[in-house]
Amino acid sequence: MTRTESAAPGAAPAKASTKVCCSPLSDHALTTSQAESLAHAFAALADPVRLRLLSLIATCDAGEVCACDVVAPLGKSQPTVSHHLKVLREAGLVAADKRGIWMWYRAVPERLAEVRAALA
Amino acid sequence: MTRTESAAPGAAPAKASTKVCCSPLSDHALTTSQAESLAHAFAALADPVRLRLLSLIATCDAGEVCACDVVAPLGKSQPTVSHHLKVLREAGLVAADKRGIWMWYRAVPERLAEVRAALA
DNA sequence: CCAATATATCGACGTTTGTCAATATGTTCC
DNA sequence: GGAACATATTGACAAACGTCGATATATTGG
Repeated sequence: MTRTESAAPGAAPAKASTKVCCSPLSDHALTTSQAESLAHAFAALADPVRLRLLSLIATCDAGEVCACDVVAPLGKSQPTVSHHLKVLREAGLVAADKRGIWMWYRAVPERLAEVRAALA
Repeated sequence: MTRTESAAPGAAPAKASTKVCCSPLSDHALTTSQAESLAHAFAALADPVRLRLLSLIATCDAGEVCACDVVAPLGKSQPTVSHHLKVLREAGLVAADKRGIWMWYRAVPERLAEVRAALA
C-alpha cells in the first residue's frame, strides 16, 4: 500500500520495474452513489433468465410483449418470471402497462443507452 | 399463458385492449448459453466497489494502475480488493501483469465493447 | 355474483456473494 | 538466508438471490 511517494530519482530501481509509478488516479472515477445506482442496473442484467427475458422483450417485432407469452420460452414458473420482470422494471430497463387482463412489457431504450454509456 | 392463438377476427374484443396480440417472439433472442456467458460479465459489474475499481483502472492517466494504489480509495480491506480484482479479471474486463513486487492492472477495451454491444 | 384467467405477492429453501481476519506466497534488499 | 513489503488465498459468517408452491389480487365474460 505504500509506494506512491517514492518518486525520488535516487530511489533504488527495482529489477523488473522501470517506472516507479505514480498514476494520480484521476477524478473521473465514479462516486460511491453513482456506482451504487449503476450497479443496481447491472445487477438486473446479471442473470441469464433476465437477459433472455429482456432479449425477448427488446427484439420482439411488435415492440412489446404480453407477459403471458414469455413464461413458456423461459422454462421457469410464472411467479419466477413475474419476479424477474419486476427486477427489470425496478432497474428501469423495461416498462409495463396493463391492458385488460394482460400486462404488456416493452424495453426502455434510453435506459439501455445510459447503461451502455457507462462502459465507454 | 393461453392467448397466442386467438388471432381470429371474430374473437371477443376485450374492453381495453385493441390488438389481441401476437408478437411472434422473434428468434433474435439470446440462447441459454449466450445468456449465461453474458450474465457472468454483467455480474462482475453488478457491485459498486467493483465499478469504482474498474473506473479507477480505466480512467487513470497512465493507462494502468498499481493494485497498492487502489486499496485506500475504495475503503475496503486489501483481501476484499484483491477478491474484486480477481472477479474483474475472470470476467475479462481487466488484465494484469506483475512487475517486481507490484501488480499492474489495466482495462480491456475490447471486452468492454463486447459487453456494451449486448445492450444495443 | 360467480367462474375463469392473468399477474403479483408471500413464505420457505438452498445457493451464492461481499466482507474481514488470519495466513500463505512471492519478490526485493541487506 | 532473513527482514520487509505487496498480493493472493483460506475460512467463516451474514446478507442477498433465484426458485418454487401456495395464495392473493385484478379483470373479463356469463
